[in-house]
Amino acid sequence: MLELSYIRRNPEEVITRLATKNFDAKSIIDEILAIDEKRRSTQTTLDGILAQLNKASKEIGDLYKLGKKAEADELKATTGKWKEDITTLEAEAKKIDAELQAKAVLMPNTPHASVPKGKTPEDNEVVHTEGAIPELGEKALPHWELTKKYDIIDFELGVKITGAGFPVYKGKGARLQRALINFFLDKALEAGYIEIEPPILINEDTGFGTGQLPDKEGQMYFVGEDKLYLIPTAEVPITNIYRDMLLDASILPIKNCGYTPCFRREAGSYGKDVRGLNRLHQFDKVEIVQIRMPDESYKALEEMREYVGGLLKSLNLPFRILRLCGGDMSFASALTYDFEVFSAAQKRWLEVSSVSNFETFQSNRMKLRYKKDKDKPALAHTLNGSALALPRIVAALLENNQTENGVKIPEVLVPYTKFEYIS
RNA sequence: GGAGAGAUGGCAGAGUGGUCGAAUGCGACAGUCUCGAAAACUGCUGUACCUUCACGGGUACCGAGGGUUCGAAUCCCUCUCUCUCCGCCA
Repeated sequence: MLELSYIRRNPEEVITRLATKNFDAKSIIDEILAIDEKRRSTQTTLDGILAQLNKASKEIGDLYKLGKKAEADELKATTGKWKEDITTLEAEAKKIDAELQAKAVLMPNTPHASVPKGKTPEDNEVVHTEGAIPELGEKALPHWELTKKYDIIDFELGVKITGAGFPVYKGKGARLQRALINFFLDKALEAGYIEIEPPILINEDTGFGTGQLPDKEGQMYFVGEDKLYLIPTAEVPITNIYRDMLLDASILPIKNCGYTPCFRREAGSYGKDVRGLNRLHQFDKVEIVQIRMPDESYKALEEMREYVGGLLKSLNLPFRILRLCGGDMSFASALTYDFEVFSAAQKRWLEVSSVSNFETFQSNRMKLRYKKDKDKPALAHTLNGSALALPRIVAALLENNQTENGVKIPEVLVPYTKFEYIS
């Protein structure tokens, strides 16, 4: 949620910047400013009447104490009309606040100046490419064939147990999952992230804090009986740890990492995109989250970008980094880098990480603030990134490293898998 | 699932319907003392919104939402959450 004070001071700037996200903000800003005007005048009037009432109440108390009952009763009789006004004005103020909130929540975050204009993924800007694309022979298999050949991931069995998009990992497949999770967590620890194991079910307030609710409700699994949602990413519970907090600046930056399963309904996405590991309803991911002072959040974003790139390099996967265009960015993000690895048998780029700076968009919803010395409390900046999401990494590892002797495990992972080949 | 207790400022913990934004202690901050520190002493110490060029002034907030009252942390109702005991259980 954008800060109202920012919209009020720079309406033109907000309109210009949101145009990059193909969002026409003109009319909604006019509405917001008009409601805000009304809100302030209502409150000024209301506060004035309340002040009068408070003053009279105090006098009545004093008069009773002095035994001047008649005078007190007389004064008491005059308060009736104020109370009526108070009731109406309070109801009005409440309605106005709700209207304002309802409008404010509809506005996406303003993109950073470096975000390219554009509507579709084709308009994303490739900012970095690294690693050689392997030459596979004629007989190269896509990962869904390899998983079957070596019996390491069973998609049909998942259908039996749960449904499509919930694979069962078996034997070396399961061990590879565990190895990757541990490898990613160890790397994050080395980079100074504190590990968190959060709940994977969240309540409504938490979903609102990071921006999943109310508009992306349909993307999350919902446990109706307890009104809880399954997390789509660890970002949600980890960032919300700091909801409604006033942090002392001395404890910033906060750097957290965490492994969780992630659950996504992926309503409405069918077709060849969903083959094999490309798109699942449940998958494993290690996430990194940072809480930063505003003046260093972009430095932190670059640091996270470096970090994620380093992970992919160590796994020897060819990858590219995209700066997402306005049209492809998420609602809440100000700047997002996507990481894509090349999956050599499918001959496709697969998104394995998304690293974003949300500036104050999430912290404003969450009331996540910091206080530096004697300064007034201010909203902190939140950032997060996948480091990394497993399934597509596994897809690329299987396809790119397939040999006649089986799939070769990257060197850095062998201490974790304790085997060198899947065969 | 059953029974009971509770929710107050950064933390701990008082609070009679009016002088309670709230005692007291701890912590934090500033000062005195000291070469410096500790101790001691003194002072100060919430957030949000409105208003003012500013100094300042006003309003709200004692889990949340309603109600009674001229006036509610205090009385009434509803809800949420936490804790303890019992049952069940990885």
